[in-house]
Amino acid sequence: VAVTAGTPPHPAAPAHRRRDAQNTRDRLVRAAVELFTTRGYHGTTTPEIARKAGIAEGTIYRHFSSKEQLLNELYRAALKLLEGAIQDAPPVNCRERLAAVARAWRAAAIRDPAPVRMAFFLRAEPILDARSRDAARRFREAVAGIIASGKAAGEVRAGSAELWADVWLGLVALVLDRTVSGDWPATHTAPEAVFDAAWEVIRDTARG
Amino acid sequence: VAVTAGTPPHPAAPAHRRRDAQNTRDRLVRAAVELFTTRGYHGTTTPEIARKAGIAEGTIYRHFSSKEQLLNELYRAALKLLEGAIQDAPPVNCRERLAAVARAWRAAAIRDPAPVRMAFFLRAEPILDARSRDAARRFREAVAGIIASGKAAGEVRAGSAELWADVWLGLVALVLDRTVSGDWPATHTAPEAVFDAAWEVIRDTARG
Amino acid sequence: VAVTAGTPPHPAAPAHRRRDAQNTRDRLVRAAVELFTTRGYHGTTTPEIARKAGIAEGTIYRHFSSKEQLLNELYRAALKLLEGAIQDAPPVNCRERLAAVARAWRAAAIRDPAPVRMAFFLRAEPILDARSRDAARRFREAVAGIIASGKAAGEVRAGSAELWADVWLGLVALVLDRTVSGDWPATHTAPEAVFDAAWEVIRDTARG
Amino acid sequence: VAVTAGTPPHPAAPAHRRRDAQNTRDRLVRAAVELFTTRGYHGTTTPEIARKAGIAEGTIYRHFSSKEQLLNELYRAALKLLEGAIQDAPPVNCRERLAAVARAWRAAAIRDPAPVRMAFFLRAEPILDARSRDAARRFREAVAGIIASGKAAGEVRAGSAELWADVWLGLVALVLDRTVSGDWPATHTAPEAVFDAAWEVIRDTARG
DNA sequence: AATGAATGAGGTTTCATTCAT
DNA sequence: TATGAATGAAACCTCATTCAT
Repeated sequence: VAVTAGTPPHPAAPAHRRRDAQNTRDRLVRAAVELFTTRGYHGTTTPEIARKAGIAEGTIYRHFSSKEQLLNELYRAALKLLEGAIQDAPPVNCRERLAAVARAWRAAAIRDPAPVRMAFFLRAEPILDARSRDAARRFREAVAGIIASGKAAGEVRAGSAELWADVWLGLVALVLDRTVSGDWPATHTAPEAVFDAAWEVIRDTARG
Repeated sequence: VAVTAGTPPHPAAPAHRRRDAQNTRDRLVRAAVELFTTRGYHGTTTPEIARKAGIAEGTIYRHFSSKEQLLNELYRAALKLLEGAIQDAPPVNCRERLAAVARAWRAAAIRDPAPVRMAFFLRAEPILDARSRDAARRFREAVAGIIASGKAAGEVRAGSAELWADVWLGLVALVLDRTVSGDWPATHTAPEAVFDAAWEVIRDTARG
Repeated sequence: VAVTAGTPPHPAAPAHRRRDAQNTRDRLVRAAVELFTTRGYHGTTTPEIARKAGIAEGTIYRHFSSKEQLLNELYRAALKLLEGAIQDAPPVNCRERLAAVARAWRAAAIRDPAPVRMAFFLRAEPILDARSRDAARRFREAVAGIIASGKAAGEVRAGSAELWADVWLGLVALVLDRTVSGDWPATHTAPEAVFDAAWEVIRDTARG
Repeated sequence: VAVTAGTPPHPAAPAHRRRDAQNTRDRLVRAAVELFTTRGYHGTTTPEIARKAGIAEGTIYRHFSSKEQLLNELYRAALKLLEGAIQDAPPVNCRERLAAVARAWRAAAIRDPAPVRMAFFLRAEPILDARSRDAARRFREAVAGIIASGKAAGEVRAGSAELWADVWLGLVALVLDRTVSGDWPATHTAPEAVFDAAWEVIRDTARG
């Protein structure tokens, strides 16, 4: 699934037109994600985005009202995509759910690195708007929620669920970083090792 | 120790002059680190640096030949400072050495967050020059070296020492992030918990 | 013919657009030539050019990639224009050809002083790029070529054709200087006197 | 003779001090002339002058009140030096006097190109102050004076003496240009040929 | 919907000049 | 006398954004 954030400008336009528009927007979005995640927000310029997308500079502003809004839309779309994996995880137990989420994210990173990059590796220069910061908070809460329920079930060690969520996310981010950078292709074994390790850190060792 | 990178422009200047120059340079360096680490390289402007440092904009260029060189000097100075903690760690065993390094870094982060921020939280937009990338590589190798020797001694689990170094660094970075942001003051207990967890992840569980 | 150097940025733009663009570019070019030739390259600033052209400063850089490229384009366009007069001169004999060239240049200087100023009175601070220096060399060679053929025909005195070309050019430049400065309007008689003198200097006195 | 313009700051200083000061000033003056004549006034920067002279930037302002005054002092000193040759020329007849002047200038250009460059090849960006423009006018009048007396004696052709002065100066400048650039060393024969030609142009051909 | 020329604010950097030492 | 750190104005240039087409 691509990170085609927001709504297309004219949903009611005839199909062949919409196709083109969608193309334009798609290329714009892809180019923007690529650049934002590799050079940062301030390191990315609108001329660059337009050139890489093969569109005119002015066209950016037919789809997004500003560079800032462009970034924020992309960011939220990315988070939403990754949150899907959290909701889709089978509600068996904490360990299985986290494992399923981690694997789903890695699979997504292999299919299309863009949203993973947006969600995980956008250095938070203070550009995210209120809605985006909310979305980010909810995202971390979703992970913390899984861990909290694991704690309630005695699976997770003592300590703040938020803390263990960040620990777990930190290690998963490491895997995703190697994945999107191409260092760890689909067949590599290290990801499972690190995912296991991530669980080891936060599980209740006193128990099983 | 402050992050006073590079050599002063005029090492042979009389003492009373050097004092002043050092003052100016110090204020410049402090302001730059603060801004670079909170807003990123491209998000920081030279007028801002000058204003925060209380100096004229042109003065920046008496001390550093460009904004880019300024960043790189600061970055390398920060790495060098943190590498000191690695060399100073008592060579007893892997676990103790890592613990000593982690604690030293956290102590440094409490005393003066600047170099820790530079070394850990500068999202590497492609600005680092060759020397800086070398320095970064050597830094990670120094950590990996400790872990490799631990592996040789049977303390560390199987797998690439570089990988476990990154895992360990990732978790330590999490602690340092909370530390420099002020969330975890000196008396907080979470750091030790996470440091322990970081060791748990990479130690050889089969052993003792 | 105006000194509209280089190619317009978007040759395929619709006519009504090109008209406007050409207008902007023309005003830019005219202002730049005027200033470069009166104050020199370094004595001319981009704000001044923009102000005189009645455009925004940034607009300069939509038409030329740098101030330096602007100067070089103008310089080469000016040379090309003046070279036209050399090619158009009737190939009767050396004397007539030189006279025709000199008169054509003076006529051009009266119609539009800009290119003449660019070609003759741009103090060559080392700004001219390789292409421009090539063009300048070819320009002098074209004049020297006429004189060399005159020498072959026994019309010109002994000595290097390049030398006599420079002598002749020096005297013609003097006329053009007075012409563009307005001292010698179209009806003035001095130019013909100096042109005659210029020929006297280089002709073979032993002969006719 | 060097172009040591103006008066030394402290003429009454003890000899060993004055020697040093003179040295400093000399090096400053030499560096400035070299740079002004090769890169133009605006193309020359005070840091460059200081570096080439091997002195500190601030030192420039102990000897000259501004970059502009520095240029003007050097310019007038150069003119004064060259005017010396005019006064020293033996008052026999126009032809001999001009020849003597031309040869003296060329000799000066070989000994020390600096003042010749200043006087002849400083593109008059509008930097010269009133005194310098006066000096330049007097300089040209001195040459025109020789020619006017030649006209009175029937040696020089009809037409404005000022015009023939400029013509003659133009051709002499050509020789000096080749001389200071090193193309025509002391033994070269072309200078005499061009000097002769310069006289041919302006002499009264009707006579003998 | 898309274009791209035009804009002007603001970016990094250099410069002529001052002044405490 | 000479220094050179410091200055702030201004240089060249880029950018995000607008708008006529």
